[in-house]
Amino acid sequence: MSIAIKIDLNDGLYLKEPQDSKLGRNIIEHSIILIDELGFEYFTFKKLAEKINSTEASIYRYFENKHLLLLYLVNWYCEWVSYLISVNTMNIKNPMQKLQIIIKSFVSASTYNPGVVYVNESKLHNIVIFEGVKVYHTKEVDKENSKGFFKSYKNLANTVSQVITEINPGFKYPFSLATTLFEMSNNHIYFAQHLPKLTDVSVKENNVDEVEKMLNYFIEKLLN
Amino acid sequence: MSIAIKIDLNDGLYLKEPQDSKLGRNIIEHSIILIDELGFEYFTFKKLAEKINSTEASIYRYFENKHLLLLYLVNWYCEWVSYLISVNTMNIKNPMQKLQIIIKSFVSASTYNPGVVYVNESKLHNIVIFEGVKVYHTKEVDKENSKGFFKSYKNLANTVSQVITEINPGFKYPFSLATTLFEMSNNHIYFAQHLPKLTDVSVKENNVDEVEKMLNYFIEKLLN
DNA sequence: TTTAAAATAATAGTATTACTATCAAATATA
DNA sequence: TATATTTGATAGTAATACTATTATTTTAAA
Repeated sequence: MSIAIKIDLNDGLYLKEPQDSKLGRNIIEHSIILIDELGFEYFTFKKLAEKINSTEASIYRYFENKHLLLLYLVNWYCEWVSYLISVNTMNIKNPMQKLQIIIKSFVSASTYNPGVVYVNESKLHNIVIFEGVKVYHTKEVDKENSKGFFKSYKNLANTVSQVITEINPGFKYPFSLATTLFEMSNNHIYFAQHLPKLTDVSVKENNVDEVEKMLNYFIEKLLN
Repeated sequence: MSIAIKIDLNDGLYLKEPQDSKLGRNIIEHSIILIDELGFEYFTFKKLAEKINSTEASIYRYFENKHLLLLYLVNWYCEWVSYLISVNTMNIKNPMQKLQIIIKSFVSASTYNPGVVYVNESKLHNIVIFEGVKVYHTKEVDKENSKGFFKSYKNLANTVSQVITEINPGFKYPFSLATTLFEMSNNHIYFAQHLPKLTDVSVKENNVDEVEKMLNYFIEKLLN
């Protein structure tokens, strides 16, 4: 017996469901590897096609363009983090403890046990850290938002905001804090690695403990 | 008598000082207008050249590429905000009050009196909100950082961190909080306008009071 | 097992982008 | 006025971001 996890994503993000075919899964698998390696700007469908011994035209049958592929991957990441949070907070009563687990998931979801065989979650997290903000900083944001292309991030923010409200029902900015925690996680991991003067934490050999500690300190102060 | 303000920026950002010639100032002025209008992805030197009745080749004599032009503009913005902060906090003793002025500068530097005639600071702030994060999320970040291309942002962060430490010498994350305040300002203005489910504040007709209030609430909780 | 349908590969082609190079004309400076 | 510098005009190139067509292979249905 085998269990195949399928991630449910807005079907406007792709032209043809990539999880359902070998080529589609290849696109997901190797786009993650290649975007991580080259950076999004230097990543092209042509290079990806060469890597997986396919053609540009074939990849275009799955994704309209590389921007939507990146958006697909970011949504995938959010869904996966949401899933991990729901599993890991399942039997936890204390909401502050729940939020601490959420923070752990934000900074190091990648070190949990992997979900889908052809997805390298650690590289996927790197992509989100490196390129994530680019998906919603475009002129198409409103059109894409109206099609539900940011649904996974919004759901995640909503989940986290509920925990925040559980901790402190009087706290006025649960959604803002939820997204701030997510963005701060990624941002400060990035700063620590590339612009250390912009943060107080350091990340050595992918050890993100200091980032986690900082975020816990912040929520402690803000919510108590 | 006339006073011409000149903004001091790292000279590696450009090939030829744009503030010193009519064409250079035209490039600055209209690149701000055009990036704001088209978005950075759709902005090209060719379109800019047409707009100012010049040529692509001439623009390339000032900036190596559009990425470095954007970086130049973001640095400009940081320098300008730093200048405003120093002017507006000059005679203020109370550090908490200083930080509140800093927050006001972050959310609405554009509504202060303008600095340079050919720069529309309001549009420049829009560009920073919309495109700012893209300048340091690239594969070249380390190389560019070593050349000092992020100096203006670091200086700003440093200034703010000192005020934070003045308020609460025991606070462990003054740099992180400084950058978080800057990023949150821009982020939540953006969210309010484009992805309202990701924040609790709203921005109507460029009124950013709610964002300012939220940030003040955060620092109050974090630093007292 | 055959047959039809669907998916993929191979190839070609286009408009645009992101540049670089050359030379002539205009402008500033000495 | 002579000279250096800047700008404009024009051309050209490699790469990107696609689209289109047809051939081949794979898969699914009859």
